[in-house]
Amino acid sequence: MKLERSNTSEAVAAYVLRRLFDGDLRSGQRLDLDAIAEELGVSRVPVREGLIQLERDGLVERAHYRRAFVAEFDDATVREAFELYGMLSALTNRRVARRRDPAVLEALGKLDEALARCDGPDEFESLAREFRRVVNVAGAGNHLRALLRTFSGLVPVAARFSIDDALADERAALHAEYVALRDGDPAAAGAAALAHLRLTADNAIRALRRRGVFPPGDRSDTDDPGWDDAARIVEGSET
Amino acid sequence: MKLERSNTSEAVAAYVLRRLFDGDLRSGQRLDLDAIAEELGVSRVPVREGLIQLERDGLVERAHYRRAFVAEFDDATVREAFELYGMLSALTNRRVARRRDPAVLEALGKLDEALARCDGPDEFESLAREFRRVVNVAGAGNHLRALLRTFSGLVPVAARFSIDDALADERAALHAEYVALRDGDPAAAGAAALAHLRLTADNAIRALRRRGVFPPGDRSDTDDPGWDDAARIVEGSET
DNA sequence: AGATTAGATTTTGTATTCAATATCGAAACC
DNA sequence: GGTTTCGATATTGAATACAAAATCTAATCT
Repeated sequence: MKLERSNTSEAVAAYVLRRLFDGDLRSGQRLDLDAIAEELGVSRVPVREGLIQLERDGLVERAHYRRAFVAEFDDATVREAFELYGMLSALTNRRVARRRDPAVLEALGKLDEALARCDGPDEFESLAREFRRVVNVAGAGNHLRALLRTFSGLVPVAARFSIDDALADERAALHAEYVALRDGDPAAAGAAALAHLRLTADNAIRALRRRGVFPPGDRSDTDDPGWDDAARIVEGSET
Repeated sequence: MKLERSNTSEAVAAYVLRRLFDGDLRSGQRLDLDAIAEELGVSRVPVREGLIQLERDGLVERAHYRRAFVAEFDDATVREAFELYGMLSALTNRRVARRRDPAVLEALGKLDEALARCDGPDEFESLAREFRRVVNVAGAGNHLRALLRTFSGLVPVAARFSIDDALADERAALHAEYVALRDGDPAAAGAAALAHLRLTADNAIRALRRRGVFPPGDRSDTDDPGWDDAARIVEGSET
């Protein structure tokens, strides 16, 4: 197994995550430290640290001197992740829209333009991530950034499925976010983030079902009350 | 230095956090791995892993092959942490209130009773943490629990200051949460969580200022728009 | 004098080794 | 026959040792 040789522990986390999305690893399955270490040709220390990261991301269960297991990973779990990520993104969007920082808006404008022109999922994904990064740096403090980082493994990987399946919808949703931010409308910017992530979640979960990643009996509906809770962020009048 | 000998890395994280709240460590200050390791009489591996955890919590800045530093830590940062924690707690409260699980409500009822009777900050703190734990287990999925865990270091330590300073207010705020949960009123339960954490944040920040933990010029006001953003979760009609 | 770069030093990351704990299986007991 | 306890095995956690990278210092050049 070839391996990115900087930040081994993150590479390990990415590797395990990929196998999760490939359907190789199922909920409750045990994670053999030594096996992973050997598969990747690294020591056990970075493997452990990678699993610690995944534990913090809610994807792995660990206990002192006990084996590590894959945490619950079904469509409801993925949906919850996107609900939370959408809620937090709505927060950052609100702040950025309220601040109206010209430098930030100009940077976002350039990205929006590039996103409109760009072709191909690779380029789109790269630009979209940069867009979100700029917004987060501008609108999130240390702790909010830390929370968002919790999803830095899962969300991009899942979002890629949505990009591959529905590039046009993704483009429109992201553009809507930009417009709201440019107009300095916090409520609209928050709502746009939530709508975008909800779209992404639906597409991603559909794709993952097709791939057989989720256990068969799993079929939680697309309109669970979690989204309504999250929507409270963007409802109500201006602050 | 004496040290709890299970989960060394967590003990390290707790130790660094304590020194942060004691004012020994300031923003931007470098964290010497070897020094900490020697102070605690442990190796460098668990120290590094402890700092990795604090990095994930937004309290430490780290980069590949670069020294570790204390992240920004001022009253605005602490307030943001409580805003986010309050928002997430509001989410769990909403869910628990909607579910109306009799077993959960009974457990919470017992805790509420004990909280009404109990005397002394130690006992109150213990019961209050248990109360929150029960709610989180009942109302949060893997990812929401992971996000809440992000604050498992900072929030309890800071909250303790509020308990010491204003036990009566804390008791009232927590009881209000219980009442809303028992009545199955999601909106009220969410609002109560937010109000509670806002109270806690104000008290804690006041105490930390007294202790001289924050840099001197630091004086962000108590009514920043972040709370309003968070409040959007709990406003609006029932789902 | 100030900037630049090459070497020495420090510091971090990873591998290896050793210790601590849990898991698994078989024998003993009820 | 089923359950419990004790020992062997497996597996994780931490300490030590080694390698890789950055920082610091000082000498060199402009």
